[in-house]
Amino acid sequence: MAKTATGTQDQFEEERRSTRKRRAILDAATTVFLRNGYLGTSMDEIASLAGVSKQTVYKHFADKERLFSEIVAATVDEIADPNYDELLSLSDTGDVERDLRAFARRQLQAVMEPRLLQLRRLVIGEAGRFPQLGRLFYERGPGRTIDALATMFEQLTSRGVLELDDPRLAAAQFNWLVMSIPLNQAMLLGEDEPATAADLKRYADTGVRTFLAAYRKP
Amino acid sequence: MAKTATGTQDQFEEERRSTRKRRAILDAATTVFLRNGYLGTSMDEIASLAGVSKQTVYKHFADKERLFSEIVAATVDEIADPNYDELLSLSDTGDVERDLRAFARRQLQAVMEPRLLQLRRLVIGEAGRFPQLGRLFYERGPGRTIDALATMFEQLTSRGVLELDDPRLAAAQFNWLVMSIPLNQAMLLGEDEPATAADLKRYADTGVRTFLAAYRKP
Amino acid sequence: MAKTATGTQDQFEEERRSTRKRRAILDAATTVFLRNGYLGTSMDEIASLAGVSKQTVYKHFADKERLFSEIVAATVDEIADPNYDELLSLSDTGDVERDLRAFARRQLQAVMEPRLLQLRRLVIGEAGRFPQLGRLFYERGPGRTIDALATMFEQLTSRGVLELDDPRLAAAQFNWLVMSIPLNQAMLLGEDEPATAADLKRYADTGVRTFLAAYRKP
Amino acid sequence: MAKTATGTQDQFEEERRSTRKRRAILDAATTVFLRNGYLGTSMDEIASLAGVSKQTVYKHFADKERLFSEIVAATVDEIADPNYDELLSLSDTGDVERDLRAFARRQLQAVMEPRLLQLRRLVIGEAGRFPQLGRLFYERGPGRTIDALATMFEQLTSRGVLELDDPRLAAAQFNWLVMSIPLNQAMLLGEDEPATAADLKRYADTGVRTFLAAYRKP
DNA sequence: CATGAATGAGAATTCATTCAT
DNA sequence: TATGAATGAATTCTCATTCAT
Repeated sequence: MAKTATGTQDQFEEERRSTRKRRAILDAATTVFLRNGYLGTSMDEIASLAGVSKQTVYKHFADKERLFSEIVAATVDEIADPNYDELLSLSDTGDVERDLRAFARRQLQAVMEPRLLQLRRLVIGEAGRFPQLGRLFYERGPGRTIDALATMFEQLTSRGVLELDDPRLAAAQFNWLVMSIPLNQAMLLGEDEPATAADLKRYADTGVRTFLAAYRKP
Repeated sequence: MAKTATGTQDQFEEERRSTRKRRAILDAATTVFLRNGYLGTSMDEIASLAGVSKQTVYKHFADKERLFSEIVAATVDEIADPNYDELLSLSDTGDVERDLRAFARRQLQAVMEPRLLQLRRLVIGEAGRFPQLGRLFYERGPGRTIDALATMFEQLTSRGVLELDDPRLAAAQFNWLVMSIPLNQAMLLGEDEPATAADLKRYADTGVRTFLAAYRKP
Repeated sequence: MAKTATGTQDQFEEERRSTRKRRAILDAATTVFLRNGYLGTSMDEIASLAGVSKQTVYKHFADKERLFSEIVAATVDEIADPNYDELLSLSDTGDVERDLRAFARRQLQAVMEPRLLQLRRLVIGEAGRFPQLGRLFYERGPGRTIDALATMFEQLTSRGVLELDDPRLAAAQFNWLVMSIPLNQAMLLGEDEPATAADLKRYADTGVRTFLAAYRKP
Repeated sequence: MAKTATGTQDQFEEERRSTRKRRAILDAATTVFLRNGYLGTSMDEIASLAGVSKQTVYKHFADKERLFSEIVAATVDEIADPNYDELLSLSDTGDVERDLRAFARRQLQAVMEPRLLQLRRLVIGEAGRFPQLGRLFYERGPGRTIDALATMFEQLTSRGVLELDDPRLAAAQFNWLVMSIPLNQAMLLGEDEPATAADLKRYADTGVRTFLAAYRKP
């Protein structure tokens, strides 16, 4: 009986160890892939950073492509998930400008996370090799944000706060009005002189201002 | 005399041949790098597509990095140059909306050229390895467009057509209002279902409309 | 318990195997480098002679330079070590000539070992590329011998056997009086007609004779 | 007639140009081979340093081995020739020590010429690949010097100045007594801290002193 | 099950030598 | 005749993946 119990415990032990190793591999892979890209990363590098043997990596992930896809998907989810909830919780103080500002600032800050910027570069750079990852990124990222905004704008329109006839288009315009300037700079100019938090606030606020100047019901 | 002439001609011949080969290598490299990325491209591939020996490639370009940098710089220039002149030639019919639309449509179409989209992906994807190329792309691309727009908007403001206090900011907003939607889709969703010419027109026009709704002097 | 023991044994097994492979690589590298020089030797050659894959070579030695340095250093040590002890054990029979002869013969024979001759050629030939190896060879080889001789001569002088005022200089002269003739012939004329053991004895003996003719206290 | 004359002149012109190019190639090859060794030198390097095309190199020298052999032979001769005459002109002032000193100093200085040191390293390092070059170097270098010394010592013996029964052996001992210390240091320790002219004089003088202490007729 | 080794190929780069113009 | 290009192989080093222990 004791023996069986021990056996079971060992199994648990092992399962947990296996899970831990899987985690370590994923973390290592994420770090290295984000830094060096798909082709620039070797399985050796991942294994050694994860502190496991290469064989163990292959035990958990069939091949490099699969591992890459998984870490990208996981990183996309990891970053997108919490934000989505915040998104829905758009405050409603009666002051649209204030509410949209709060939203825009939060959103822009999230999008400008260094890790997410790196992921975006990676996904764009590998779009040829992994088209489905681009789609995934778009859907969980800009797509989702724009969807949520569209819903919000529809409500604000029916409440007579905004005046617009294509909520999805307006949502997309809002999104990029807020994000495009710093985002494109980050994509192309790198993060050597990154936008400061104050900069981001300014970009968010002026984006909101222009949006409302065009779409607020007079 | 005839002999001398022949000698000279031979020299010319050879010079032209050398130049032709160089051209062939650059073309091949551009094709392959754009398609497969920096690491995904082999010098063998380039040489064979150019129809020259690897040796000849190395005689013209010291190494892969140099060749890559050159083709990116050349492609950036090649695409940016003609557009810049058109940019300045913003027609002035007295109808701002019409003028800006024409400009926006032209610009958006240029930016959405498949070749340029590929180049943008490449530059973003290799930003880690070749930061100077990102900077180059930004300066010759979005940076230049925004500069030109800023100048134009300043003039329109002093002529009482627009009302804005930060021409550069307005220029950037205009630029991304027009481009962001299809550009981001292209970056992430690929070109399997590319935006049609009609789509682009719509994006350009609605971008202009929103911009003017916010910035046109009442 | 049995399991653990097996595990431990496996580990030992593997450790020993790894060590064995390392040894095989070093041996193969020594053979090939000594025969063909640094540039004349390919890593493929070493791997195949060692009976391991190239990968394994690179797992043990970061690159060709490192491998080369290691085998040279190891070979220098391997040859120098035992001799040095013998050196100090200069017999003292009261008959200086006899003692020095024994020493000279032993030393000359060691220096004229084919393997050491090859190493000397290699080190001299690569002195431009690997200056530190030349220094190493000198210090462990001639330098050490001369140091030991200097000490001995100092003692012999204070015992009134020799008469000299610069022991290091005398030591160097002794060393090269004994070695230079066959050594330089070996360096330049190769080993097609190598000096016989009898030749070496003669060179050692006449070297000693000349040395004593100059330095023995009358 | 004029035409023929011109033709002849052209031929002369061309012959001279060809000779000049040959010279340029030899010089370039000598420089590069001495610096980088046989395998470390490429035909491209030689051609470009000589300012001619590779084809021209091959027109003058069948292949790399031949070119190498020629430059080594030429350099050996170039250095050995003048010295040999000086050698024979051993002054005879009646003071053997003085005469031998003058000789030793001159000889040692010649041998320690950086160019000759490099050549010696090269020849030793390539002894495996080019045994005949080692032999050549020995014969034109140490061999010739020792021969000359042997003749001199024979005469000095018959004149009752020296007392020795094997002139060749004594000559070899003299030669290496004078040269070995700085020469071996140069071979193995390089020329970063080269022996000064004063050092060389000292080595020459003490070599002569020891030699005479052993061989001068009392 | 996990470690080191092996495989087999492919990368960039260089070379000696020959062709074609 | 002399130049640039081509050839064809070799070099160092790396990689993704698979065995064997």
